[in-house]
Amino acid sequence: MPNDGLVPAVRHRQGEAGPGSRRRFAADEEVYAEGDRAVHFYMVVSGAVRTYRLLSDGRRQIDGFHLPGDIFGLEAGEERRTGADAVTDTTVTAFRRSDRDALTGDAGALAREVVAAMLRALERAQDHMLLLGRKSAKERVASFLLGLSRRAGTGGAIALPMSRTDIADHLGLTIESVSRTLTQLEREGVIALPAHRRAVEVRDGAALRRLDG
Amino acid sequence: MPNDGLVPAVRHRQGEAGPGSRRRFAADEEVYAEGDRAVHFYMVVSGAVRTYRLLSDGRRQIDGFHLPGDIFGLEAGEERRTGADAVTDTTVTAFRRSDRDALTGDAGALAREVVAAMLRALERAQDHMLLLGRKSAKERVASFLLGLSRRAGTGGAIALPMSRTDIADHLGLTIESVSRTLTQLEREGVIALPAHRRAVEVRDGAALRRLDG
DNA sequence: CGGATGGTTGAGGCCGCTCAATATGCGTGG
DNA sequence: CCACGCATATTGAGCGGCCTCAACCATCCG
Repeated sequence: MPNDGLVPAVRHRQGEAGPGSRRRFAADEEVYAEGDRAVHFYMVVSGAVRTYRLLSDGRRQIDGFHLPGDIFGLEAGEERRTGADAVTDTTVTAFRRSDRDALTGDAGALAREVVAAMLRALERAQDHMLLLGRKSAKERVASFLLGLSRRAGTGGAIALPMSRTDIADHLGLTIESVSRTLTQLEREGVIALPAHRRAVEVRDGAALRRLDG
Repeated sequence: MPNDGLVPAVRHRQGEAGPGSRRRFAADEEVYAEGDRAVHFYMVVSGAVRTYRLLSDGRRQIDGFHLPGDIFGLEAGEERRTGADAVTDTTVTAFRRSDRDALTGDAGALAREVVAAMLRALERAQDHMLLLGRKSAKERVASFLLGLSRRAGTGGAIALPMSRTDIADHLGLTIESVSRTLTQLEREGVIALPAHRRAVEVRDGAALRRLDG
């Protein structure tokens, strides 16, 4: 979800004794698990969160990565249908689910933010279904990098807080395919891979966009 | 989206000079196109609607099929990000987008219905991302048939209003793979395929559920 | 009956997966 | 500062599931 100016209102509110409370998570710590009762929903303050679903044999599909400003953890029912972990050390603001329920009826800003967040989550889900259903490995990785660079807004250098395994489980690939695709893009001069492997530098954004379809 | 008792309130309302107006579409007629201005959102009264996105080279990904009771066509922005066509002859109720905007602020039932519809759409999107990212062709077809039978609620015999091409573009497969998988399931005694090919009879629901992961 | 449309079946190829080995980065302790 | 160990990433070889391309079949209509 891009930090596109819709969320700061909420972020601001929570700095002034609003309804949200801060919580902190270490890397790989669980925020909530599939099956938990959904008491809160969250906004990322710093760090990154992954939400995912599992098949009984362990196959994992990461629905999305949530970066600062993003709202996650909204549920239709009482129970968590996804799990959520911190990717790196992460701070979030927790809102009570009942706040949402109470506020959808009033004219408050939070209600509008939440509705907007839902609609944007739906749009991202649609984009991701197109990616998973109809794009090649190279196109998937290119889309992923473009999306990250758009959301991070840090220009050429993109931080990759998540592991190759996380990326693979997001893009519907294996870690080997992710790795191979990245090195291929590097050989083609589209990106550069720093030694520490947890970042990507975009060298040819136009080429990436061309791959995105 | 299952017709799970949340929508009839809206459907009822529109029978009594509510905000909705009826519109009728022939099979394969366009309800709206990608890029259109999003003036309305819709609820299916009868028939079926597909919403989809296209890549520039023509590859299509169908986000979902919308059956009677389902709400579709909600957008975060001004523009349509998906196209929508009638699958068969279809009747819908159209609501003005401004109604939603006006109503999200009041305590009205429509606002709650719309929020509930968004959350359910999000859940279905999550299920579908898991399917597209991590399931085999056989698992995809099994999930699809189970989902349809659950939503149609007609027990053993499931109507398939959509073509093999539509199913393929929904499941991220080709028509050949869909066809082969259906015949394979038939050979295994899990389903039966009537001669007219636009329905499926479930013979072994447990086997289908086992395949669903 | 004949043509059109949609669905099924077959043969072969390719992309991404599996299994396995190697490399690299990083933290820890000598 | 280097040696070592561990976790993570990369690279390679071979395989297989789904795709591609093509022929065949069924159903529906005129």
